[in-house]
Amino acid sequence: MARGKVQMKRIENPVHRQVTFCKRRAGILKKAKELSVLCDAEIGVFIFSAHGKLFEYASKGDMQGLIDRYTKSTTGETPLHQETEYSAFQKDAIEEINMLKKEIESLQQVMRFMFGGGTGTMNVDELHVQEKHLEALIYHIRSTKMEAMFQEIETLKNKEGVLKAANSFLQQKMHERVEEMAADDFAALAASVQFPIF
Amino acid sequence: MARGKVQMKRIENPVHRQVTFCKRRAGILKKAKELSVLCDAEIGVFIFSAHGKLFEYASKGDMQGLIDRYTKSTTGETPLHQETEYSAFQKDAIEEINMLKKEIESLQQVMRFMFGGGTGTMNVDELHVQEKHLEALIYHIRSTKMEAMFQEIETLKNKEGVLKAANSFLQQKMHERVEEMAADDFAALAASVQFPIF
DNA sequence: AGCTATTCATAACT
DNA sequence: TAGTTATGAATAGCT
Repeated sequence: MARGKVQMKRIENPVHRQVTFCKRRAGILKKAKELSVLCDAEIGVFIFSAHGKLFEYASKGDMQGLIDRYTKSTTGETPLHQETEYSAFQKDAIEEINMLKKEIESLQQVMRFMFGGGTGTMNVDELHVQEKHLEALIYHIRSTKMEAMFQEIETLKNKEGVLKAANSFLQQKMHERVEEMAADDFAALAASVQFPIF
Repeated sequence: MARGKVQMKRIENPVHRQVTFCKRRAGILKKAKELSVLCDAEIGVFIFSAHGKLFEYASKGDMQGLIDRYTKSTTGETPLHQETEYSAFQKDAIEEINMLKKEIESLQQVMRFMFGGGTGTMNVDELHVQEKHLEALIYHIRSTKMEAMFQEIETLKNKEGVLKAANSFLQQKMHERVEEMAADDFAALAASVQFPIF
């Protein structure tokens, strides 16, 4: 959310991952509390870190009571929910499956084009579809490239700033040193003079 | 959070409360998912609205498993629900997702081989190469399309020629027939005339 | 841990 | 109920 969009995938750097975990964990627990207060709802949250440590929030400080209510609510008497609406997990699953299918389809299109006898067996309409598909791909690639270039430019700007600062520091030092040396030389010159020069 | 700081107390207006509940609930569930993905953590969230409706998120679609883990980690006892059981839908979904992911991976391998670079974590140079590849592909596709269109035009011209020939043949025939019929009619007319009409 | 520059979430409004 | 916008919050990348 800040200083760069984050990719929705596991953070590979363990240090970054740990820091992000701490920050976001605090954020979620805070928001859980706010929801329960503002909206008069009951909410239970429990989080296991990758290393197995538990963090939790329960709106009335009674996680077990919430779990009991949850269990009753799911096992007891709400088969209607199953019919009318998907659970969060199911929604995610359906969404993910559709996304993956689309991805496969687009990959396969390119594959077919590359391997399927090239363009020999395609008619004008099919070729036109392929062309549009590739145009979309190129558009995607270009925007990704622009993004990457922008990031690279930002990095370079930062480096430039650091170098400029270092540079002016060195120049200052050098200037001081030169003056110092000039003063020394003048003293030496004065000492070497045996008579008034004016 | 927006257009005015919010007081951390129950929202009295029921409509505002309901709207805020919906929005913040969605926000928390989204953030829970992000935490689990980004930080490789497991998280379970369940929310009961003031009216008792349940909303939930479980990082692996398995709330019962998380509850068991929670119970175990807080009491050290063996929970009631020992066996974690996925629903048929969840089994299918997980299986399908894994299959699709494998398929994508294999397709991407081929793509990487063909293009000499993945699509995920490319830097500017790699993206540039990809872009050039695709531009070449599009160029090829376009020329093939032009060729195909040219061929199609030729075919259509031929068809046109054939049809024109057929047409003029038919016109000729029709003309002859008309003349023939006219002659017949004239003969019939002549035969039907019992006396000189002039 | 603490500090910003950014992105994100969302309260009020339409 | 859903969509828009101005603004407050959360937080990624640094130090």
